Amino acid sequence: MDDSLVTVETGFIDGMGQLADYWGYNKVVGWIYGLLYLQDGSLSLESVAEELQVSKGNISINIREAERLGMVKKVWKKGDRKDYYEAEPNLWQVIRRITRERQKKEFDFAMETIKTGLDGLELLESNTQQVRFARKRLNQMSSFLKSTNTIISGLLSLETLKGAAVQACPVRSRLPGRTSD
Amino acid sequence: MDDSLVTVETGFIDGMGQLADYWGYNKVVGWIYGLLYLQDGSLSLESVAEELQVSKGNISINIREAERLGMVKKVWKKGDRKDYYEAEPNLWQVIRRITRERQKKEFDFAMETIKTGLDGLELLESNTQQVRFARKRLNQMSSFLKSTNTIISGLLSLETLKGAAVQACPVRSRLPGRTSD
DNA sequence: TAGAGTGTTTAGAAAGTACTAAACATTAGA
DNA sequence: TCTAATGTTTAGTACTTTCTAAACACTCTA
Repeated sequence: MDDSLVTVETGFIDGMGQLADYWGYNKVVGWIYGLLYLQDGSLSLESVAEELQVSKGNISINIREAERLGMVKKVWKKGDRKDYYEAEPNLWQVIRRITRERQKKEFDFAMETIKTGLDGLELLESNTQQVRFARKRLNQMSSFLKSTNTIISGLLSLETLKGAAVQACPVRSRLPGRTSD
Repeated sequence: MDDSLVTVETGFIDGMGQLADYWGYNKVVGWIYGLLYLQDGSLSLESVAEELQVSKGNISINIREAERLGMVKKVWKKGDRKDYYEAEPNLWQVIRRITRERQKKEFDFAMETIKTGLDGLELLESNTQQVRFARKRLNQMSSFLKSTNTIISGLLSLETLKGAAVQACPVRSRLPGRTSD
């Protein structure tokens, strides 16, 4: 194996680790993806551990997470008991799945929080300025969340990014007969 | 102060903490925003610390972060030496600023990583299948990042979410004469 | 210029997270 | 059924982050 190629790969793998960390995942998830993304074919769990110089147990846990996130998939070779993994090469699929999961979790959680709050406010016998203000704010947040959720779901429903001319949308919205939400 | 209102507020504040944590920020940043978002007016740093039952030092650090993120702003009262803070009520402004910062950081970093990689590959005298494959993958990721960056920048350039009919875009992309990127 | 009021910084404790080595479980084949 | 190959789980350690209390710095006014 060419030494300089390894240097390049290492830099890239490291970068993927940084991004994973930035998104709140374990850096090893990023390393695994980076390593496999550059691989024309699959690698066994053990090779991944060796290449990344990380314990087998650590890879076992993080490769499962990567699989769960749709970043890698398991493949088998006939007559070989090892598990092999390869990267999902379609980056839009990867981002889409991760973002979808996050979006759903966060949106549902936030809406639940707001609903609980509004219900609590309804039950109060007092109707002070304070209470009315809180109600107003919760309603504002609720409708904001609904709008963003619609937009993000729309984006995430695209099969590919081709033609997703989001930049054009604001223009479209200013056309006669289509001016507001 | 109504006890039940406090209960409702506490639930909401807690929820904001969870969301902040989920986005990779300190939960106290979320608490501060939640508290101020429900406040019709401003609160001093010290009141914030008391309400949230968190040390003054902790609030000092996290309220500065919230300010940096555009979630709260400092206001002053004549003849009062305290700093007062109020929440930015426009949620789109908040999200936009936070997302913009993250997007820029991540995009620049990823592009830099890829560029370094491609430059490194250029310098190799060998031109094996491995090297060609790595080059191909780095180029794929590069163009993917450019596309997403365009889309996200487009979204973030909107002053308001009104009319951002992103859901309509895929339809638009299937119109005759506008079928591919 | 002493003292009170206010926000910031810091040292160290506490809490939380991630990692490894080793034990464990499962399967396949001898 | 024994052994080797493989992946998973776990106990304990190391590392990282977060938090508080206290020291500090600044500013205003008496």
